[in-house]
Amino acid sequence: MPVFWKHGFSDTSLQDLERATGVNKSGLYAEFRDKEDLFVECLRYYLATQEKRGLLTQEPLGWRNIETFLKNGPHNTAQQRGCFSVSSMREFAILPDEAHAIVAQNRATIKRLLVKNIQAEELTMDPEAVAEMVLVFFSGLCIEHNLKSGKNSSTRKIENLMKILRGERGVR
Amino acid sequence: MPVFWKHGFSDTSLQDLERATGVNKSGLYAEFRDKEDLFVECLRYYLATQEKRGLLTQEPLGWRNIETFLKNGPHNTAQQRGCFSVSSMREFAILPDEAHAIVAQNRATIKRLLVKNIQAEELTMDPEAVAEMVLVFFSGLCIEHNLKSGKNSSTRKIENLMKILRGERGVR
DNA sequence: ATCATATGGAACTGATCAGTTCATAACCAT
DNA sequence: ATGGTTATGAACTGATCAGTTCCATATGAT
Repeated sequence: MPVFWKHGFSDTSLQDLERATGVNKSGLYAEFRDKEDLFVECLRYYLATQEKRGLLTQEPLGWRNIETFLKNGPHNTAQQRGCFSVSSMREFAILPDEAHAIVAQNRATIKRLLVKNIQAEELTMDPEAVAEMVLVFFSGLCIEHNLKSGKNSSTRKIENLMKILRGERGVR
Repeated sequence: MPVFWKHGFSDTSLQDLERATGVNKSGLYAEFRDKEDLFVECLRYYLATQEKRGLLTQEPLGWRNIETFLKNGPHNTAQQRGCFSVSSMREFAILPDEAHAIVAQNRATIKRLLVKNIQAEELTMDPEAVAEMVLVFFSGLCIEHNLKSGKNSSTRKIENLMKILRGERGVR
């Protein structure tokens, strides 16, 4: 998964995957139909492990969960930057439909969780609308993790967004 | 450029580029050092043409320009989805440093233009902070253009963001 | 200890990759 | 027309690609 994550589908060779897994081609092809299948299963695994982190289900629901989601959702190691799912979106043109379906379904789940957390706060805005915006913001943060802009930059942006969402006007 | 845009660097072959340009390999290599160089020049060309659209320099400066930037910046044809520059960010790990520098510089320019437009409005918030948020939002919109979520979805998100930015509370 | 069954590595397939070479063909000013 | 330049086409590198085959080596049960 980290190899696909960093290099993308096309730039990852079976040789790379052998090295990364320590499993020979024979073993890989015994377990997975082909390279596409292997990628899709990585995507599934990634989303399953992310879901287990439960960033958006901590009680009490509310802004705090959303801030944690934005701050700790995207990864920032040398091998894994941003979100594997968001990165995969850039490759949809060359990925099987299955990948598209998996990502779309996961995004729907996240949006539902976001809505719940927003509803927990008392808000005049439509929770659906806010959830959609937060998700766009999350996608943007993830893809921008590929820049060398440092972590401070990212947290500053998140905190400014949260100030607005929390209704505190006057960011400066 | 459209081929690189849609398929990414690694999944684009010289044969694809011959077909798309109508120029033979000999001609391509006479003009460009290698595939990386060709990609970088595509990126340069893309950003130059985008700059010429002047989405953020129409007078009078203000929210209207920013809304237009968010709505018309990302492309939405079969071959070209989102923004070539944002899509390229996902591939930084396998792209030459030059690509990174070009994108970083262009983003700095856009941020500067965003700040100018925000300053034109009277705002209690820090224009820099708002500009950064708008840019993250733009990146998110671009990468999400790879989803099949339709144009309505995108414009709705933009309009909700603009409502918040314009200070109209109560989106619903 | 023996045999059947998994699991492993290594060699091989044909296709495609980026990049080079070179001979031919088009072109253009004189 | 002619000579010099430039662009083009096609063949050719050596490497790498995804995927397959096959044999040797473990492994496990009896």
